Amino acid sequence: MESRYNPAEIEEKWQQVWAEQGIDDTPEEQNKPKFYALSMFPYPSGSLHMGHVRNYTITDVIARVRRMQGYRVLHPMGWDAFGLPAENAAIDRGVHPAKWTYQNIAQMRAELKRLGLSYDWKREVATCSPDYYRWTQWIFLEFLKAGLAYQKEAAVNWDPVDQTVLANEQVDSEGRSWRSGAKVERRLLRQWFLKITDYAEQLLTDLEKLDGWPDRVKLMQENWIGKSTGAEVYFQTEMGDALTVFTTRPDTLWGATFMVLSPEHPLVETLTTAEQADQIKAYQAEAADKSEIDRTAEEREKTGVWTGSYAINPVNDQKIPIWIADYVLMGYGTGAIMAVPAHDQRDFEFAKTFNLPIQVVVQPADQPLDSETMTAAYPGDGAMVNSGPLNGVTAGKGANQSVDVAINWLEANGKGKRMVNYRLRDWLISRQRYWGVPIPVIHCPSCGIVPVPEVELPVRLPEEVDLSGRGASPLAKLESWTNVPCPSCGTPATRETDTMDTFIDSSWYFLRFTDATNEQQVFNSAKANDLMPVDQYVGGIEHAILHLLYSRFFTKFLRDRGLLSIDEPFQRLLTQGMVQGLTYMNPNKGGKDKWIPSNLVDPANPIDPQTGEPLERLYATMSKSKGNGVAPEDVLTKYGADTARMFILFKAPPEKDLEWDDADVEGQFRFLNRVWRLVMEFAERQPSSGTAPSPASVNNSLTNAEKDLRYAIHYAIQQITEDVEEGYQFNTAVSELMKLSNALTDAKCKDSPIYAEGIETLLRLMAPFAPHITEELWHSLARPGSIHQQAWSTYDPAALVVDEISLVIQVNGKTRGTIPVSAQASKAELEAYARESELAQRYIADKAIKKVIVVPGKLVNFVVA
RNA sequence: GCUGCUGUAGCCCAAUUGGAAGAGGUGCUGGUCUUAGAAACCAGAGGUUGUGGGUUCAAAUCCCACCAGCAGUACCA
Repeated sequence: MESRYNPAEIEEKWQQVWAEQGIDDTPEEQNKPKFYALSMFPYPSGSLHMGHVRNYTITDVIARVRRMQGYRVLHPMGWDAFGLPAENAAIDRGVHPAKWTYQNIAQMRAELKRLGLSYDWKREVATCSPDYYRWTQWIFLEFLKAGLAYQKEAAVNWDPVDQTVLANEQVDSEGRSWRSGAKVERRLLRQWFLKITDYAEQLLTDLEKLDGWPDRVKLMQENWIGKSTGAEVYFQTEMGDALTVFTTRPDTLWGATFMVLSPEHPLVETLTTAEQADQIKAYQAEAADKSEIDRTAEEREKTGVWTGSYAINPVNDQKIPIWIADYVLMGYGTGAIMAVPAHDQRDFEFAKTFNLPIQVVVQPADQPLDSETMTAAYPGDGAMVNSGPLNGVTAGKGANQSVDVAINWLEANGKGKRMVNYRLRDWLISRQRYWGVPIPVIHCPSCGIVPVPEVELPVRLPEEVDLSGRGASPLAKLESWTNVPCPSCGTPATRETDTMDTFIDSSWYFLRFTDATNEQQVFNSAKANDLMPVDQYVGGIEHAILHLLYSRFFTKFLRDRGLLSIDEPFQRLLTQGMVQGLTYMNPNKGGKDKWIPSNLVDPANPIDPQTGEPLERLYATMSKSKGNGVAPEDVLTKYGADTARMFILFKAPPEKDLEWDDADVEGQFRFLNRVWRLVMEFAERQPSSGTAPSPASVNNSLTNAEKDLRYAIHYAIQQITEDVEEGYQFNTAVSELMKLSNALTDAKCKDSPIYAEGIETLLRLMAPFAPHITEELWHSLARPGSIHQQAWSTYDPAALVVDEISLVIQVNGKTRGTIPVSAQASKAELEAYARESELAQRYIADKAIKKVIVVPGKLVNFVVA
């Protein structure tokens, strides 16, 4: 045998052949069932990292299996190509964002191709391309038409040094800008929003339809949407101003002894009396200055200031003081609460701190509460007391219980009404940045906001732009671009200079893939309805809320605009775990210095190169700052794509974190070498046409060695098919491939047609995992066509029937040994064999048998005194 | 603090869902081969299934409590 396994040679060869033959293009045959496999598309940051490799390999295996199973598979790839890093590269290095981005795309595309990922490259999209963002703008105009895109004043994160708005995730935990390091200010600015709150209820209830999603992702979305049911209640201030609160416990209204407003509440100024003004102002300033972290710090003492004013409790006309406190958030409910210290822990703490009255209105059955002596709020069940019309009603949220009765009473008396409140806020999509989709509207002094006419789309980003990084939005400074006539009346007007949040771009890309080159429409509805929903979506857990929620929102919106007939975009979701690298830490150092890059450390003697101190070894998510990354390039060069793919699939179940281990990578390379030798040896010996026998012609005529091998083959088919279809247990699937390979190596019947069947089956089952080596070996067997166009193997149940099993003999649950019995033996026969067995006799002797448990195919257990 | 996930051989991980604790890999030890090593092949050792209790004929698996690690979330009225 001459040829050695040389991945570098065969991988490039087959990648070219496949591309020329277009075998990964999405088939058109409508008689085949469709399957849409999708990985979350990457931001083109420069080069692939291992997290990408893992993500795309998982999806690729799924896509390849489905192809072999006869589906017409859509498996596309694209680029989430707008965003800040490109703009920062321009600021720091003077490269135009477009140039930087397209260079990165070219490099990463090449890397993806080296991995042998079976993409339909004809559908590639980049969100920064005018062909794509033209339709992003078109969708925005649909939102505008539907009244779901609007402008309003909002408090945003403002960086006073860089003179720009920052997203929440660009502000660190100390409230500083990630770029300038300046303390971020809250500033009121006029911004664009999408009315996602209109879809809050659907986004919540439709989670039930997503049984292919991990529970924890659904739970996170549920918490994010944050539905609570209750009532709004109309209070009035002593001076007659309306003051509405939201509460989930309107039944405890009679126990409200004060009110609390958020420091930012618009009524605070009106309510503040002259004597309290200084204190209130000081408190407001303090609250404004505090970062979110400070305000929500653990175990914080309650703080607040009395406004000097009172409100009237609408249910009993009691005069109650109005305070402000930062534990009431302007962003939730109405920014004002009624405080019921007896039955709400926060209100209780506040009342205790400021010596405010406590009124019990729910009495538990066993231990009556005393407002004087209670040490914590009582949120539990009981009977209503001191509550006028509610007295005696059972406290609770059920029908005819206190909450329900209270709401009916409020509605009947015009003092409130039933209300559902959501934590979910409308989506702020404005960004004062250059490298994003221009919002396609024009501000006209006489017509107001005028959408750019559809025929004029896309509103292109100007190429000549000053990206020095300081001052206002780069687009706002570009007068030649902003000054345009109003499309409606022709008077001089200005373009909107905000660009869109890049999450908009990724909220519909999966739809564009179904019709990626359409120049007339955002996508053809028939095509989208045919290929959608995505049958399997694979990506990181970090998108559990934002991207997935936004995409669900877009899908529902486009459905309501008549463009789609589906409710949910992603049928099944797999969130893959992180890739962790071997990491060295100096426990004596703090901050970022404690991470010692692995290229500076001798693995045999891990010490700090600067101080000589011993280092701790651990596994942590690969990152630049820890210096623990492994570059996919290096692995591909050393071992090839097939080894990298096999290792990643084998090392851990897909949803769990994966520890990168060079020794295990070697192990996979060894396995591929073993398969290579196994098949090449066979290829040299095989008869000119080594076709496998048909199942009908086998079984009875087989030798024991052949029967055993055939069992191993069909067991592998059964197990691997199960692993790749159901739980995506690729780690165990690979282990089954190894077992089959071992069985073939050990087989005593290498000239039998069963052996040929085994070799072919191994290659077919392994093809989705290691596409290059299996293709090469397939051709070395002189088999026709590409292995990737072969049908997925199906198992013959007859091959899995065994004649004899080992029956476990237990006495009092303890295993005492096994006896061989016929696999077909009945329950009674099994018991009889077991009783007669020497094993049982030895352990039971003359003891009385109290009970016998017989589990067919498994064991017999004697319970003795 | 709350919620969720995880804990099995030195390490990564399996275990037909309650039925003999072990599939696969890695590492380790020994052997074959070799002048020697590497590679390859063969063989072997390695366990209180995080801890304690409970249910059961039988528990890694189900229930309760606790411990450890990871993740999410945090005054949401």
